[in-house]
Amino acid sequence: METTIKHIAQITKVSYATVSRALNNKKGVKAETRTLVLSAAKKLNYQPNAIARGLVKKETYSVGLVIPDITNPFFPEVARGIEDQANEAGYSIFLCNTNWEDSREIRSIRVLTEKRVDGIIIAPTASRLDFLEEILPRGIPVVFVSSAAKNSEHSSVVIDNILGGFLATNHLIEAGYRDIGFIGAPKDSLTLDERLEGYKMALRKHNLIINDDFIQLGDFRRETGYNIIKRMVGEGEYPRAVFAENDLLALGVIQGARELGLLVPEDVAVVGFDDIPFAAFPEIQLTTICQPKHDMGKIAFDLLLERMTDKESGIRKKRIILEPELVVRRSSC
Amino acid sequence: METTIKHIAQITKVSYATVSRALNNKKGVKAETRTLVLSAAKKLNYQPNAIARGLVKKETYSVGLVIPDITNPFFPEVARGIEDQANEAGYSIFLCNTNWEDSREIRSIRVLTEKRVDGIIIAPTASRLDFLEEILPRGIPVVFVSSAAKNSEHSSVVIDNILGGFLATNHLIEAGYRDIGFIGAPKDSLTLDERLEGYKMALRKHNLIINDDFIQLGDFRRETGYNIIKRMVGEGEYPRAVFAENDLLALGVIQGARELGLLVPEDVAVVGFDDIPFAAFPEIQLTTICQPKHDMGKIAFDLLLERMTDKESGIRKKRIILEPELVVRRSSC
DNA sequence: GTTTTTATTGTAAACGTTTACTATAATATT
DNA sequence: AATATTATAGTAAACGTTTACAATAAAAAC
Repeated sequence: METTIKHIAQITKVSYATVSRALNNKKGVKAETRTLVLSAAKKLNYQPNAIARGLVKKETYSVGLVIPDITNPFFPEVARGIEDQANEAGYSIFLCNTNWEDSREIRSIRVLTEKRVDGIIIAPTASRLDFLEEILPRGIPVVFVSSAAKNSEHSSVVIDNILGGFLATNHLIEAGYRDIGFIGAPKDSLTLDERLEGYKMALRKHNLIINDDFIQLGDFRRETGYNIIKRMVGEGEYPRAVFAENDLLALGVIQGARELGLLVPEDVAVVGFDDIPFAAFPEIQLTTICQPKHDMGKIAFDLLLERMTDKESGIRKKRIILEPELVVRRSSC
Repeated sequence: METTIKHIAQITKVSYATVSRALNNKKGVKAETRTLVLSAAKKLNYQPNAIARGLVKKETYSVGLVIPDITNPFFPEVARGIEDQANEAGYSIFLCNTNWEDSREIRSIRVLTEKRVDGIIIAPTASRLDFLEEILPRGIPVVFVSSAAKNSEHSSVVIDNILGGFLATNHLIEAGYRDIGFIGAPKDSLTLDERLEGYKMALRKHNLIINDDFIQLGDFRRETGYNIIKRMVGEGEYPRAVFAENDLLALGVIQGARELGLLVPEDVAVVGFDDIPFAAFPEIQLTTICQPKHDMGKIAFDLLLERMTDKESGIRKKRIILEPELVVRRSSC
């Protein structure tokens, strides 16, 4: 049977209040008895019960991380940043994949609150951000990462998606391309809106027309980029350059184009978004907009920690907007 | 303030035992009062406190997942398999990265047991597997994934690493290569031993000598493969084909070789291990040994669940050994 | 119309901690 | 030497559930 504080009290012949104090290095316990208790604890291989402690202290030192899909190479980097920082501060993280499903996102959040996590970090599934805000239990600290409603009452770390979209598109234009397509993920996505906005800004700045036929939406998977470019080329009219909303899509576009005998970047140039590790590979060399993923994770946890520890004192919510960075590689010049 | 079972009892004027029974759909509560309780619960937006429940029921419906690094593309797939299955069974998972550090591995395990997880899945940091067995708290179900001591008292899902090593090497030999190198990760790693064993088996089978200079160890990072091949080539004598212990290393080897002006596979052929998603990319086309990563995760959780639910009944530990599969792509022919 | 059975509810203890409060012993102050 | 102060230890309540057991009410059996 599991050894508890009471067992220690029994064999050391002190009250279990004293045992608790000794184990937690509280003041007001004689050095002598403390060592007595400590050695008994070690002998009995005592492991404090965090559940019991959590019940009385009302804090669990656990936080939830809700992301669409850890299999998408953007997220492991962010998750790692979060976990590293959490680990340092003594927190554990619950990982929840939503698989881009609203229902699973909602369920994850419910489970996390039932488990009384001290806070939640969410990389929201694209759609229904407003709805998400509604479902979120009040009182528990929440931080959004990667995408967040502007008017949210919660802290967030995001990248300047408009600027990112602009940088990508502007780069293509300055490299001499005129017919530039946009391939992105589902409607109602906030990042979509913003990156698309940046794309349009760049076109407008250079007095290029916006061709809606060249704006194609789907999801974030590589296959989707692959299918879309193939369809466009098949239909005869296709853009000479593509800005894809993430690197996976971009890689799909490249693959599709190549299979059709098109050269990248000569026949069609491609720019992605995220700068996942593989984008830098010599065989890939994808031009892309870099997001500081690990930092994003770190910052997200720091914001959460701020909220968690200073719950009462009126720490204002913060919105950290990170700078995107254009990384030019071979897929665009 | 948080609504509890007592508040519901108060406004419905039944005892809180009855409330508990009603909420948990236990038999022996009148339909009438049940709906009364349920509607009160909804009105008060009641969320059961899993911590309190965990304390009395002695189960938390949480499990720990301890892996070296979620950033290594092998692990997200496994993690996803685990989480999908866990999710289905109503469990949440704590994600712990050890960063290949023993100390962090040990700490993770301690924290998890303090949090009274119902079970732990470990993809062990390479070294000191025996030591790990020792540190593991007795009584709590554990499952090893991807690598496990043969004589472990715990269940495990692994791949037949010897066979994998054999398949890879044998393939290179049959493709006509004779000087075949092995690049692997740290000593004391069980997977290393086994894959190396398979490599040697294949060489012996074809009466090729084993050249210890062509067996180089480091870690699992791409840079390492890159550096090792560069050093070998720089020193003049290098293998015409390389079996790398994982895909990341293999990709590093390819990159290093190419930078030195060598053609892959003409001048040096490369085979990896894992079949991470990017290995299949048209630009990469890495020949490799495929591990069924998602399935591995699923099975790992199933084994754990078996252990967790049938704790008393003498469910024997199981060792599931999955079949590796050679996937031939362009890096080797 | 009793007695037996069954359905429903309530009481209280338990899970393993922390902590406010009280009690005692030891030491310092005068 | 009496009093005030401080250091140390103990008692008991609390955290929010579940559940064994007891109690009551209703229904069934006779």
